[in-house]
Amino acid sequence: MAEEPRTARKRRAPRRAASGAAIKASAAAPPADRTAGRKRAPSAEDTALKLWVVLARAQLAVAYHAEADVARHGLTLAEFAILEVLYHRGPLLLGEVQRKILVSSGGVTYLVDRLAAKGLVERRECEHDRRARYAALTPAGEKLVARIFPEHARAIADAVSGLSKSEQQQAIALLRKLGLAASELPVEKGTP
Amino acid sequence: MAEEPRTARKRRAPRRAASGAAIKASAAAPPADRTAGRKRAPSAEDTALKLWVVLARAQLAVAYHAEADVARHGLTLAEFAILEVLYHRGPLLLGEVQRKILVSSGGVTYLVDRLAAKGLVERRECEHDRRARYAALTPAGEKLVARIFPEHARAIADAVSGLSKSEQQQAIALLRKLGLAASELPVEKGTP
DNA sequence: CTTATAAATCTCAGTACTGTAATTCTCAAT
DNA sequence: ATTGAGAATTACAGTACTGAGATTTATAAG
Repeated sequence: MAEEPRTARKRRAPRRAASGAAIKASAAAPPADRTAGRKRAPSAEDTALKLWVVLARAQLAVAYHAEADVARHGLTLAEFAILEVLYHRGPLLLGEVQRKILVSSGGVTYLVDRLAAKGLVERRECEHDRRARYAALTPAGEKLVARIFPEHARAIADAVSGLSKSEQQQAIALLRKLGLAASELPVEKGTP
Repeated sequence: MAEEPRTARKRRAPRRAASGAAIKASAAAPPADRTAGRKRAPSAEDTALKLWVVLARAQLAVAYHAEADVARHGLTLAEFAILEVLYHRGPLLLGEVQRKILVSSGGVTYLVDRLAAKGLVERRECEHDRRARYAALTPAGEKLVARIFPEHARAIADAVSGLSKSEQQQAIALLRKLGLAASELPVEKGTP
């Protein structure tokens, strides 16, 4: 996954380290406070930036473990996400898959192509709408997910075990609220 | 950024929608509970998976706004992160930049090359170690960051405004703890 | 000095996607 | 029937990186 010798079997996850997927969060240290000696209350922007940074870093750190787990079976997280959603919900239209796992339209095509090449997923036609196609697990795909999903769940549980169960529940509530609000928000575009 | 008509000036951020960067989090619905009628307490794995999903989605939703903001100036988040860290900390060795923004070694080279081509950053040699090089902002780079950083901070503050300030502080504490613990954790490798 | 090991950066082929445009089909309204 | 808007998928070129290895220089040990 990232510049690690292949011989290593256990290694620390990168902290602020050299490997792992790219983070795109700044290490935003708000500019040093010139009113030396006295502590100022953090501004709304300071708090928000801090939140953004720790959010990105936490996601990255957990993603690193999740990726490492699915990589053991030659899968990317996006591929695994497709397998898993088909496993838990049954056959879905490609568009539905796209919305569930949040990739681009081209992305689903590409991913389903690759999973089909591996024999894990197949396309089926939709009777009522000939534009649309279903993605469905093959027996081999079903068998694979049944085998690796529990391991994966354990890997994730491990990755987030720095938080107690009740802390995890608090975090879930906060992050759900945050994510929903941010998704609802209009995006500013334009090139000033 | 994602399958949106370029004419749109304001649009909702994708919720579980068609666009946005890829999420690699499953939409993990834990398998339906067969012990119908009675609610079972969620297992540790259920809670952990839920946390992972909302974490990934929240990060994605906020990243979407952050990306849209820096894209207005023709920058990626990784490029902006470099500009910003150099702005707030002064010239840094490439390796230091790499560790701060968490990209691969090839990534820093690539990113600094591009920022140099845009005239925003320059390489300087290191006197004590001739293997190493500094990255430093040019006057143009400095000027750019000074101008766009406050806007960016406001964009982020907006993106996370679904949470009150005290909720943001709670989230920061939880996410910091989560991120640090996950980074500390050894990564399981091997192909079973 | 010499050799070895390791650090810092760069090179470059490869990858996992994104985003635009094209294709095929549906549905509603003429 | 025809037309036209729009939905679902696919094609494909482009992008922003990653990761393994090469190169150059430093540091330590003999």
